Amino acid sequence: MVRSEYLRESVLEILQDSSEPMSAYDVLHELQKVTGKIAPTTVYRILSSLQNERAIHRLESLNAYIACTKNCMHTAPIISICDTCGEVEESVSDQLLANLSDILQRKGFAAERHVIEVHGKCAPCAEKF
Amino acid sequence: MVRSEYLRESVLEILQDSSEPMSAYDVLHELQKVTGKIAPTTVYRILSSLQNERAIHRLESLNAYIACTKNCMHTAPIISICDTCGEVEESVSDQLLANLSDILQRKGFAAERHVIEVHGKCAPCAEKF
DNA sequence: CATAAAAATGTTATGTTATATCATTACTTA
DNA sequence: TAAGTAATGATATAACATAACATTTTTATG
Repeated sequence: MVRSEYLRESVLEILQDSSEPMSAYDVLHELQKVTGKIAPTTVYRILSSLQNERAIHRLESLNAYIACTKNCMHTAPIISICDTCGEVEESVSDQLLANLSDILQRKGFAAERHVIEVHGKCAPCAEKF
Repeated sequence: MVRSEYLRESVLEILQDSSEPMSAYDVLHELQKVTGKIAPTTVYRILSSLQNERAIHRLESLNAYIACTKNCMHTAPIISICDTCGEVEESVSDQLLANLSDILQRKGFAAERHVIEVHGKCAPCAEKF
């Protein structure tokens, strides 16, 4: 395997193994444990390419990344973020996405990338607090 | 008027007068033209309090701020962002917001804050490119 | 297999965004 | 007007991200 592939897979695995969203520097530090010195630039490049392939998602409202757990190849995820415990979950609704695109289409806007992140409380935290 | 009010109003006016989203530091530099030296901390505090009151919105996917042009007191805006010319527009759809909350409610997630930002091409740019 | 071209990565530096902490100042109210 | 509360300032630093260009690795080809 060429090095570039190896780095990409390592990054993906690091994110898949994490139970929480990770910042780019979190990923960098994990990656360095495996591969030695790596520059931030390299990690950002890998993250951005994984993101283009929809293998990972960037959480814009957290400056963090998660591995994709749904199949988001041809859709965009709805991300729910529990502000209490930090849990993040993906949901998919092509219906909602279509509605959203429609609303904007009526104004002539052509949607290309949807960012949908909802903060609140996950089920367990909603009960507790 | 007390100084805190004055600063808040100045920040709001700066954002209202801007035709484009502004970064916190853009706002800081504009504010300094009017008021002399101001620390970043102060600007961030003001931005965050204006945001709580829904007088402004933070665009999470741009790290930037806009003045609210709809009345978002009791709703959350759908933000469309033209990646070609940078134009940003707010739309409101309580229907879509309810759908979104519903989808998550079914999983027990209680939505509190919706971030909906759609990147793409505005009408004029869609024609041109 | 050698080598040229292309792609990826490294290096260095720096730019941008954001917050923590604690001292000081301004404001409120009794 | 003094005491208490809230806002702001100052300083430092943390966290996030990219630009520019040199070097290395990979790929394609004669």
